[in-house]
Amino acid sequence: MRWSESLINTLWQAPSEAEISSHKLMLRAGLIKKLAAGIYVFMPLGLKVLRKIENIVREEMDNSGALELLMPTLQPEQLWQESGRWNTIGKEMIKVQDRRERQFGLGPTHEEVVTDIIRKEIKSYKQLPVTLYQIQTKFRDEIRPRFGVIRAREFIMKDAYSFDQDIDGLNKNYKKMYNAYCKIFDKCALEYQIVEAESGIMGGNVSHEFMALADSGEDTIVHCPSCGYGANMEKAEIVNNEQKKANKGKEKSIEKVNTPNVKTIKQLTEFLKISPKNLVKTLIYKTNDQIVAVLIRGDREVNETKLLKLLQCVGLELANSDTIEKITGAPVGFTGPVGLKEKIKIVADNEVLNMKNFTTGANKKDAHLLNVNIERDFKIDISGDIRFITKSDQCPKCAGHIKIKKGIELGHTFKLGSKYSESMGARFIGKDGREKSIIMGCYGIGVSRIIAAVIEQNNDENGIIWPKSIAPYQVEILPVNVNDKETIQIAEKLYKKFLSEKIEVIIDDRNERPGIKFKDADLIGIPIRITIGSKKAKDNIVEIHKRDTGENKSVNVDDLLKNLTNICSFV
RNA sequence: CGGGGCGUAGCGCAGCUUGGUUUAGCGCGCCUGCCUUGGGAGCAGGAGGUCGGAGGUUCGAAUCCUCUCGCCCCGACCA
Repeated sequence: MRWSESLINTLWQAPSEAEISSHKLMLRAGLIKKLAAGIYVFMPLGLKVLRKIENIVREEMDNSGALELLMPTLQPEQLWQESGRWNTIGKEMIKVQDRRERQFGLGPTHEEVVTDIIRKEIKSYKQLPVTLYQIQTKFRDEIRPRFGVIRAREFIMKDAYSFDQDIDGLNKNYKKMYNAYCKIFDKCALEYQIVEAESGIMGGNVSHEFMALADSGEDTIVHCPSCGYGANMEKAEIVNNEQKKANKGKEKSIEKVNTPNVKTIKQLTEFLKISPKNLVKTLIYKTNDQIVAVLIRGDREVNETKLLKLLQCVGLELANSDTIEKITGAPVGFTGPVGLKEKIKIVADNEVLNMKNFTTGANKKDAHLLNVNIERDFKIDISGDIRFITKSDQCPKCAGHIKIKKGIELGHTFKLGSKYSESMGARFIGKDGREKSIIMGCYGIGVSRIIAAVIEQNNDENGIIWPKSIAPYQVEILPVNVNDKETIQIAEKLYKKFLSEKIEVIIDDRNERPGIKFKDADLIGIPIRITIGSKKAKDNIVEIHKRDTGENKSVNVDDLLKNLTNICSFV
């Protein structure tokens, strides 16, 4: 490729909308252009990278025995009614109508379509197992698109679906995919961590997330260096024994104190000069069918995913102030478990069970209660692990010290079981002649997101540093002065040789000053740069520069031509 | 959706508070010519804007008011 014909337009300054380095660099290097919030054009240079990643994904999927197909983006409402997700998936799915006012969704994922295909195609156990995959555009109307292609509303995803006779088969296929995913992310030179995850709206019980480690990541993960345990924040369990020691001592008598205008935990701890650890906060939550009071230690945060699971309900939100006043008889900020005006279920975090003589709201304006105790003063209806893990908690597996890190979710795998096959009637006749539901797994990779994750992990103040495997070009030829005869002769000779050897090469043939060309080369981050300057060109010498290490080496052109495919060995 | 902020040339911004000397500016980029060629040079000339849009106030609106659209940040949400 000749730069002069490439439509690579770099920017000196990143557009102000970009916050994180990958987004800034993708815009500055001209890989993508924004069309609307969360909707991007892949420019030729960006598309080259995207295709490379797609090919890596495709190769590993094919190696694992999965079959590629292509499903439609436009999906009829009826299918989603069958699975029951037309309503539960909510506003995330972009819904459209055709001219006859029939409803369609733009596919955010393809369980429904693929299950429909399978229930029509698979009749017998002899056709199983089978795994299908596609690399395709997905639409999700994200509440808040962010960070360029990391959280986009239209993006490229690889989604795969496995179909088995039984759980054993699923486990085998799941392992295969898991291994393929590791290979894919290894090839992309990503540093990642695999964590246990919640399966959410997808269903099923076992689920793993593949997280690229990055400070700018939106997800938080827990990792134990001593035993290797990993989980995302929603999932990470808490082994609760920290407070047991503090639990000794007598129950003191309950006491009401005036706390005028003291509403927040912070104000309260300052006012009463107590630690938030001696405080129990009471949050009023609304589910689809009930209102509950949730008790948690003052310095902890409620993990709503865990709470949802414990309550076995759908829909969970903090009650508004009107509801709180109605339930507790006091304004927001003075809620407690003792003397609630209306009788509601009281849910407590495990940690609270071990607390004694703690402080709570009094359900009365400007008042709190000291020395509150469970059983004596109020009863708990349900308890469980409902808080977020913190770095001072122990590893749930080995009780070691855990680390908390930020990550970008690259891939997610699920053991779905029969959730979709049952609701949509995907069955097969087994060897025993009996009809059974097919056992499914599903596996997703955010293909376009990988680009951002790679850049996030591989850049410096000058630009992108592509790993060879996904670099848009392997080599950039940089003739310093295109008006110098010897320079351009050598540059063209090398360029043609690279082309004939099928090594991806770009030549910066623009009649620009050297500074501009060097800056642009650093920005777009091609792994190897061959600089041709007029002085050395006279001696038939060029300079090879590695973008990642910054190493330079002068090489004779003839030696280089003889050994092009080993170009890296020169440095 | 709740809270906050921003829309002025391809990108980054000033002007708005206090309406009129601004024919709407500046830096970068873009075009032409000269000059220059190892890290975003210099000189000279030039193109590019319905100041996000629609109403309104006014003799007069980028500037004030109302509505609207778009974008960004924080939060909640999320495979």
